Amino acid sequence: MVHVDARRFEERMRGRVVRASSPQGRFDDGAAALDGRTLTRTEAYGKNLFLRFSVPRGASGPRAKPWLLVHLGLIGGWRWYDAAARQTDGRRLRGADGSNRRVLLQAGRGEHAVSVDLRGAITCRLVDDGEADLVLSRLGADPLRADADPDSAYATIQRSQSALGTLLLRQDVVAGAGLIWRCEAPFLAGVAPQRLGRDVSAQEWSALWGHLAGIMAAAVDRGGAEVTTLRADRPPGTRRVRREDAFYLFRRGGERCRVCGTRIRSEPMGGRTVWWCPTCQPG
DNA sequence: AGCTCATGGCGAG
DNA sequence: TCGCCCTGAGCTG
Repeated sequence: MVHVDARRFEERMRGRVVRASSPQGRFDDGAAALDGRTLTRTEAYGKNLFLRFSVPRGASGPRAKPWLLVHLGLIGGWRWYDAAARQTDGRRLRGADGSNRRVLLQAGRGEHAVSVDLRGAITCRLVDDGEADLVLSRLGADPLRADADPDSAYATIQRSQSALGTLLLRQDVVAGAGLIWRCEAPFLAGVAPQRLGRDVSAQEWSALWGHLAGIMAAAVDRGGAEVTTLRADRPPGTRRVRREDAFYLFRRGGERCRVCGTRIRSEPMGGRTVWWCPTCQPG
């Protein structure tokens, strides 16, 4: 969850001088350009993480680029270490030298040290303000951001002949929603994912947006460790739900709907599976 | 040790 | 629409 990562960077590294290295050798130039600069700002937009670093006076080239832009893709992830945990965890690395680390960022020394590895990301690059704006301009409304504009997303949806389930995955419509949310939010709103965008009413969109924002925010509040929509009202810190109990629909094809008992159906939509309950989501 | 799949997205066809 | 990329976990033997 990118917003969880942003929060961690905000808490643990913002305002600190960062040492950057590229153990994997695939981000050598970027790491060299970042090394010694201060993390000044962290922003998450949809699935993109923007980390802003100070720009040294008179810098040019990559050292003049203020943003590190990261997209984790399907399998990428950040791994955090404090001063104590860092050594022990190192043994679990596939390469003894940490060869699967795209970039290693460290701040502080001794007991105040904090480190983080990036692995498997599909995007990890330095960008200037113009490039950052370009990326932002192609993103739709992010339900996790207070400055999001759900009306702009609805304007696109209302004009579209695509299925709602397809539209919800389009990052230029709703930024940050993935396969889980495009199933669970329509279920909670009682709208079938097959409904065409232009047939979704303003009231239905309002409900959908509210559910998206609610279940995604609940997942962030749980630190992303327990992505769940079911029982999203449970206070943080309570016992982790079993994976098979975590969702209303996601990956539960053929099982019974928790609300009405109807068999959950699934089908490919936009190249990926969508699940729905034909009773709770008629049409 | 080897296989498969995973909350994504891209480019080729 | 499909194949492919990135890495790790959870199986299988």
